Amino acid sequence: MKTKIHAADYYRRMLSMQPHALKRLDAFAKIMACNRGREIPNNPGPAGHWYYVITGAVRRCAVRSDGRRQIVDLMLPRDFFFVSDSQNEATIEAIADETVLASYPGQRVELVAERDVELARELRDVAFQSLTRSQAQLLIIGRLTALEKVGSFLLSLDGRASDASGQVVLPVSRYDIADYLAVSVETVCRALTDLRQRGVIRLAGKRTIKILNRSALEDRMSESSMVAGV
Amino acid sequence: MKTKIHAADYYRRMLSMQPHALKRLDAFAKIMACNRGREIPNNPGPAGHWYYVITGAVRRCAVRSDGRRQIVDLMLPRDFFFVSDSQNEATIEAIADETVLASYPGQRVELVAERDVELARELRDVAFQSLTRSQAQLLIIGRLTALEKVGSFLLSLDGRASDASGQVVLPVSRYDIADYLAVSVETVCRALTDLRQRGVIRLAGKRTIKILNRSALEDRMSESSMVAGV
DNA sequence: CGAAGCCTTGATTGTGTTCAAACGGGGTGG
DNA sequence: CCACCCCGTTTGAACACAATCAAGGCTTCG
Repeated sequence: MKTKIHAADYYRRMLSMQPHALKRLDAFAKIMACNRGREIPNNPGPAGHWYYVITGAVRRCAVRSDGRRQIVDLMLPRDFFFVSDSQNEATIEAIADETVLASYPGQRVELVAERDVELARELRDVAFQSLTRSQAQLLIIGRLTALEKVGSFLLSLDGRASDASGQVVLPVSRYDIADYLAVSVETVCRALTDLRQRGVIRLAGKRTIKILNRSALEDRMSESSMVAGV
Repeated sequence: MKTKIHAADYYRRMLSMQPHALKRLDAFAKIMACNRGREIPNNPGPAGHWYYVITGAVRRCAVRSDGRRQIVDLMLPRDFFFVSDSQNEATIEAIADETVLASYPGQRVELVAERDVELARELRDVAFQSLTRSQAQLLIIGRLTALEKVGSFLLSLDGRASDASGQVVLPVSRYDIADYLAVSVETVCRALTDLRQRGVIRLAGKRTIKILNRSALEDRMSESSMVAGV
């Protein structure tokens, strides 16, 4: 939290990374810096609210009265998402320190979209891509083994959250991974240990992972079909 | 398949049941009658394709190379859905005989939406409602027990697929229910048997179910908290 | 230094899968 | 007409995977 003004200006420059017509919204973007655990309000008025992730990570979490919970979406840098009060059973929360968002009031977005055909289409595309991702997640959660779930999670982060040296930096805790994949924390740990012992991945610190054998992750992993290197 | 012409005219009249601005699309609706198992093509061109379910049931199914599959969406009468080639790993298929759809080419839908602000907003709403449903399903599949899954499925059908006497008519086979809830067929059967023996539901035929104790379905069902009434 | 989170590993338990078998209805062909 | 088969459904028995319970290590922060 050094200099709030400077930080906002710095991140505002990163808005231009947005695709195509969506950058036309930047004129009225508001920059939000969030600490870990900071909740994003989900009663944003009738027209909802749009967000764009600049750095950090955000989760959308569905919670039941008995405490069981499920992360239904995980937003990383360069992701757009929409919040409306029709999903009021979900909570939205920053889960990494230094999370920075751009925020766009739904009312104004709709106004611009009425005049801008291309923007309207891209907003629709964002919605359908979110839907496609969510449906892919249904297959993962419903039909994969715990080991495969963790494997597919690592693969999905590769490219979305990997550093220059090709290492995946987990933006979230084991607990969040567990809640995202619908398994227990212990199972996530055991899966990572298993993959490490098989030589499929290497752990450089608890949150940094190097994928050594990509095809082993992509194929079905139930078999002991791979040779443990080292 | 009696008189194809008459049937099309009959169903065309049901289009006016659509909500609000969406009915403005009816001018170029094409009526499709599908047998069970009939596949809806999912390579509909760049602008995708919109459908509206008039009668019957349609599933969107994600399949893996090893045969595991997951129904990621279940469309019933009065549901809108959108097909684009970005979801080409999914197959879309009628799963009830006498399934009738209205079909709208995406290209023309977009053209109308460019001029009609209200329609554009409703199309976006359809997308977001689909997303919300899909995310609710993630919680169900990931965190509920088999018994709770079947219970929530029956509740979701109550109102969407119930007849005049308040009985739920299952539009799909046990296999489809299993694929939708990410459990095995046997588990679906056992859950239904369990609910029947507890007096929560009554089966009038294999596909017709009367909910006797609604609150027992809504509450958590792990407990034996209910009295079995005959 | 203690407390609180997060991560890891082991032992035990339990829920749901898998395998197996049998029933019923609807269609087809002998 | 009956035999037959296919499909959907149901139930039982054995097994397996992941959850739960328990405990210990590690880091960070007050």
